[in-house]
Amino acid sequence: MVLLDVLGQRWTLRLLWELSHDTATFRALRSRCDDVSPTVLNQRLKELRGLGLVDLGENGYELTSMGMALAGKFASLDAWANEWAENLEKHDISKD
Amino acid sequence: MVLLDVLGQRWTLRLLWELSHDTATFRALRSRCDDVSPTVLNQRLKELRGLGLVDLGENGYELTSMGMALAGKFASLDAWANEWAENLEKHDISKD
DNA sequence: AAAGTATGCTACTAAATATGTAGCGTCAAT
DNA sequence: ATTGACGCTACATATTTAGTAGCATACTTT
Repeated sequence: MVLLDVLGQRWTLRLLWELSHDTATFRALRSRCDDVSPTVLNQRLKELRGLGLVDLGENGYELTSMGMALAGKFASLDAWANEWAENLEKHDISKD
Repeated sequence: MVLLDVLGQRWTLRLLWELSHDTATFRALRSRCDDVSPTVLNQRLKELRGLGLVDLGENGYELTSMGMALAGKFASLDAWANEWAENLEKHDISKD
């Protein structure tokens, strides 16, 4: 599945996540993402633009309609993740 | 969002994807994932087990109920991804 | 009992990728 | 003309992954 390979890269998922909340300039996006290095940020943005998921508009980077559709899929994931996180704490996982 | 950081690592998403289709032994899982190096495979499996998403049972590695719930979220993503992929071809993206 | 086979997994080096910092070229406002 | 913000590149360093070999355990076959 192609999409998984694309999303399964550092920052890609996070970028979509951030952009789904609000458009942002290159620099703003950086600081929102723990000051990810501009090298990688630009790499990912290129890919995402190439895939028609992200676009660079007047107000900075933004999701395309397709990008929004995809990000929407993760919105439901958000709710689920919160419950999941709670369960994790309760069961007190000791890992690694 | 914690989950995104976990999933946004190489192979993690792919592993969940593969395991959602069928349980697999360590070695089988490797060959299903383009012969990912055992080093990383084990790393990811440790994490996923620590997070209560994956478990090592009699028949090899398998998703827990929570893991399945999560993977289910991506099932709908699959259908979406296929349409998306078609659109990509139609619009003939030239990227990078 | 010995030998074969499959399991999960570790060790170790080379290659790929990300980080971190500096700064360029462009534009708009002061 | 200087200042500030923009998108983005360069490049050395650090981190992560790939790739291969092999160990320890178990179970089967001979």
